Amino acid sequence: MYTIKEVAKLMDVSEHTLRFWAKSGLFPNIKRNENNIRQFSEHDLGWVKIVKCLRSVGTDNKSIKRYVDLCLIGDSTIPERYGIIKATRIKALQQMEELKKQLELLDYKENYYEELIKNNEIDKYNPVNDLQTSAV
Amino acid sequence: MYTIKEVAKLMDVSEHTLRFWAKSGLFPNIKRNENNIRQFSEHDLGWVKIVKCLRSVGTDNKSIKRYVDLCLIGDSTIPERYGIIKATRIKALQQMEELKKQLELLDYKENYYEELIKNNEIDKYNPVNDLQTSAV
DNA sequence: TCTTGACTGAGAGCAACTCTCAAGAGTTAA
DNA sequence: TTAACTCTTGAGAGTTGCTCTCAGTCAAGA
Repeated sequence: MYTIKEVAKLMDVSEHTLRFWAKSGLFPNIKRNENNIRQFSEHDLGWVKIVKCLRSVGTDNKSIKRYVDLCLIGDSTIPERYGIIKATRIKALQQMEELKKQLELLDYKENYYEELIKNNEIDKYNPVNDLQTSAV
Repeated sequence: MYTIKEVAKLMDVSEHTLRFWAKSGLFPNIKRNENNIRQFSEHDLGWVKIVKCLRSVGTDNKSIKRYVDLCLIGDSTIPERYGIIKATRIKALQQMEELKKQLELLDYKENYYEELIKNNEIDKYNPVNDLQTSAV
């Protein structure tokens, strides 16, 4: 059993966010102890994991709630759940492509600045510069 | 020269968002025609591209504004700009790793549901089921 | 006993959109 | 030439998903 603080640390999600998710019904039936303190089980960590996964791909909380509710209904909802996961996976792949593209731009910019800085350093310390020529 | 609508289409960013970014000072000096209509140049598209890039990696608008302002100041800010881009690239690489991890979970779930559905289909159409045995 | 350190829910605050709307200008159709 | 239609504009309201603050409860330790 884990407290909300431990779960926050383990799953790298803030306590605030966990409470917000809990309040939004994204974790079904988290147990409380006699002092009303949430006690996350290993099984509950699985819920945190899937919610975090769906969120990180941009699924909105309402859709996550829908998925969770489907899970609770039972086997009859397997086809719909399968569809959700499949669509989410495709979305994740698209995000991967997009991220690759953005990384290319960042690589380009980084190289560009490196060149600028390198040339500037050469200018600074090269005595040729003292001659004030316009040579390249 | 492009209208905001054309830029929205070209860069896959909503007109609303482009106006919001413009109002936030994320594009320097967009020209207007005699009717006060924004006219994005090819050069302006470059700004849209880098702003979109930084946003997509989760940079907040204030930091993007800072980067843009540094660019406008001139060469003296190259080291700081270089640092920003380098840090952003590292952040993007981390996001890539995170996304890969989440994709693994989605792959696992998708396979899991596929198995469930396949078995269910077999159950449905396999006459053995008519015997109502408890055999695996 | 007093303090320290969780944990709680309620609710305010915030970032970044997202949407609605009225106003104004150009374009086309009757 | 007047009406209808389209596009753009800024202002501002609304939404989502946190994020933070705060007052209150409880248990354990000095």
